[in-house]
Amino acid sequence: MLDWYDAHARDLPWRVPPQSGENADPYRIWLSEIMLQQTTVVTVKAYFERFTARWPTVHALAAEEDAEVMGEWAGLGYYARARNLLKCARAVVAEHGGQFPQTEAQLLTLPGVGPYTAAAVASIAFQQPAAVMDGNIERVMARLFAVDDPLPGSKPALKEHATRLTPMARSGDHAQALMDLGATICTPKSPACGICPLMRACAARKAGIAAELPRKAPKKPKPTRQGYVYVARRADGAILLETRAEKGLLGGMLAFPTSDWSQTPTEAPPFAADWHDPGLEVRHTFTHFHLRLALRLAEATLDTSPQRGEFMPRALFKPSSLPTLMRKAYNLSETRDDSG
DNA sequence: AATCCGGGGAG
DNA sequence: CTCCCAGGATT
Repeated sequence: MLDWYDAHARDLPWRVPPQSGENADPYRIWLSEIMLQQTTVVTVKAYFERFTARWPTVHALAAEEDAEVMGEWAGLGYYARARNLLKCARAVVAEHGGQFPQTEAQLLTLPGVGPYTAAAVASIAFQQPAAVMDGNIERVMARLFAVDDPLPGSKPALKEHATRLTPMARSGDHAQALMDLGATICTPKSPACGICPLMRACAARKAGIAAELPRKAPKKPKPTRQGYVYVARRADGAILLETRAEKGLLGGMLAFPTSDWSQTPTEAPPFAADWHDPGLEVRHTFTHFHLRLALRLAEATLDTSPQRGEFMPRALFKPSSLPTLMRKAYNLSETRDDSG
């Protein structure tokens, strides 16, 4: 596995080439691993470049305003990660003297750092012999050992296999090799078994069932919720926005006011006005439900005082700092700004 | 153990 | 459109 990695390791912005003699920067490893939770490498790259250009060290990140970090994270999803990212950076500065702790157990105590991230940082940044488990490695183990039981029940067995295979030396490179393998060869669909370095050892390939593994428990259908989203513009171009509550969906993110989201939502405009119905709808799918928000538009005057949110001056408003659902609403409101 | 958290790409 | 992918916190 390590020989294959030395020859085929992907060139990634947070990665130090194998055998280069350089040490990985724990801050960059940690940041990349948080971003890579439930998120693909291709999506993470641009965000990682922007974050590290703007905040090169954990000290710089820890000292930043919440709204700035949340805005930079916008579009990446799972916004609890961004909230915990800041909490973690501040904990590292305040409680660890600005140095990331080096053991799996210590890393596990940090906000937003779970079993995957703790093992990844410990092994990749600190050369500790930790067994990393992510979706890619689960898939590789399921095939290598032909584990036929469905996820998530088979997780403990897969973890045991991965632990046994983890070497004492270069465990970080070993983990990155398995993740690269899962991303490029041992893929979810149509795995390229013919060029796989584990071809001869793979039990699933011998049984001809590689593409069928890992088996998964059936997923439950997503319900549809509905509601209203309110986009208000003032004569001077300012736009009405609010910061959502810390907990819950899109927590801590900039957003347009909305009604509740349910089967039978009730209108809940942020201020009394002649709200116009342009007959447009924002559609978005979250992890566990579909959402349809009917667009409502209004012109505000300079003395309008909304019950929710604040008018943000046009010069300060960046659509890129909105989560995707709200960016869809903004784009929709822009498509018909010519007439009423 | 089950549920809550986005978003993007493939088909 | 409908899948499919991919960790951590909370309860």
